[in-house]
Amino acid sequence: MAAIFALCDCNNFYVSCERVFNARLVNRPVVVLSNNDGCVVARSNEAKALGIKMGVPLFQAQHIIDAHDVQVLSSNYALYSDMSHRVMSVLQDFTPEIELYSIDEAFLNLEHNVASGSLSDFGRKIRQTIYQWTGIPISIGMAETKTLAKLANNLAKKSEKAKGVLDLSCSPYQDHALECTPVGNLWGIGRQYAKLLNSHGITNAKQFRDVDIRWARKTLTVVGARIVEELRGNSCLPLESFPPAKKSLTCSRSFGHSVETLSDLREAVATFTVRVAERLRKNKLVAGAITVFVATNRFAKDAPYYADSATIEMAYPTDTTPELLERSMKCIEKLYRAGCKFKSAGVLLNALAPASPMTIRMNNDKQWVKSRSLIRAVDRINARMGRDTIKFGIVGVEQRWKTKFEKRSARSTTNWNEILAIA
DNA sequence: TCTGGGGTCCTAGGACCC
DNA sequence: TCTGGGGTCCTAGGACCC
Repeated sequence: MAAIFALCDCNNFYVSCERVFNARLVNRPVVVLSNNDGCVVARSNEAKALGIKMGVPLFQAQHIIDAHDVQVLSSNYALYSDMSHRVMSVLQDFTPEIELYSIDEAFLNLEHNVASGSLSDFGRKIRQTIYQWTGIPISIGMAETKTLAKLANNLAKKSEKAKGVLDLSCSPYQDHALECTPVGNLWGIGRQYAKLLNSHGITNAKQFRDVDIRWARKTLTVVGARIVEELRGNSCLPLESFPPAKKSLTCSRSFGHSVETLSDLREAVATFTVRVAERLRKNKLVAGAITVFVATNRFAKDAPYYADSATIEMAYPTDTTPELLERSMKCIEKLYRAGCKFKSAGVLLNALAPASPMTIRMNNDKQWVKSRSLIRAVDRINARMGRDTIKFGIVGVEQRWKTKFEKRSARSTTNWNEILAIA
């Protein structure tokens, strides 16, 4: 028997997380903003119904928000990632054959769990359990391939009848489901591909499924050909239970205010370097190259757009913050331009490798051994006493560049001082 | 005034080698 | 007149995802 994929997707995830801890948000239009309170990245169904589009800049949606008293929140990633862990761990109780695909989605293989025919019932049980144990509503789509499961999930969300669970495997309704799905809604078909397909008269998923596979390959590369195969029920994308090794790590931010001095820019880039280095060590990796990038506001009309990057390859891969800081500070000296109003910057680590003894330099390098054990001690203290209990002077105190989060809710599940209190 | 962040994969084309 | 050819590696750019 072949795999049966189930895609479990949390509904309006960030909004749903906020609602668990704030009943006033229930049954009202709610949006959650991106970093820097820039764009709308999550919407409740009520907000969607008002016509607020995904990814729209806040100021462009402001008139709708004012007119309908839409509740607006900054992102609270500490809360969302903790709620994500809770949802995923409940899912893992149902089957070990699970791929954690994103913060709010997981693929399951139910081939060994259920006799087909009772798949929907099993799905409902999962859905009900998740809701009861975490407060998060989810939708589940099932089918023979990941692409079809995604499609089923979309329909499960929209259909009144499905009540959040739709099994399209061996279903006589598959043709109809594909016909109802605009080709641009398919997993892997974005704006450009949709435009291209539309220009060839292909507007729905069924038409795309039935194209000549060689044409798909030629026009949309192997990516397109794979989607066609998946729509035909031939699985090309296996369940990935073990996350593949990371190839790069980035920490970047846009600034709350534009930055014009080298010293402010250095503080920002130093901060990003410290953060990304922490994640590097957490992943037990070392980096062989570091890239720093900066940019001015690309929307500004009164000043030219400037964006550039600088890379340093290291003779010895490293995971210690001081060594990475030394390089990123060199890069930023090169990139800085007086008179530019910088709006964003970032640090990217590349050429990652496992931090095994073989790759971490000779153990007889005394200086290296010492600095590694020092930074590990710092990590342990910060893990126990709170982030930045010990920090590097170079990151500064004022941090005038700081990203905005003006409407952030409490970190109700990860910080004792912000735990929900019932008055 | 105000426009996110963190990733991956694929291909074309140039450099280089024999 | 006729100006090799095939392989590999690297990178930039473009597409996609959530």
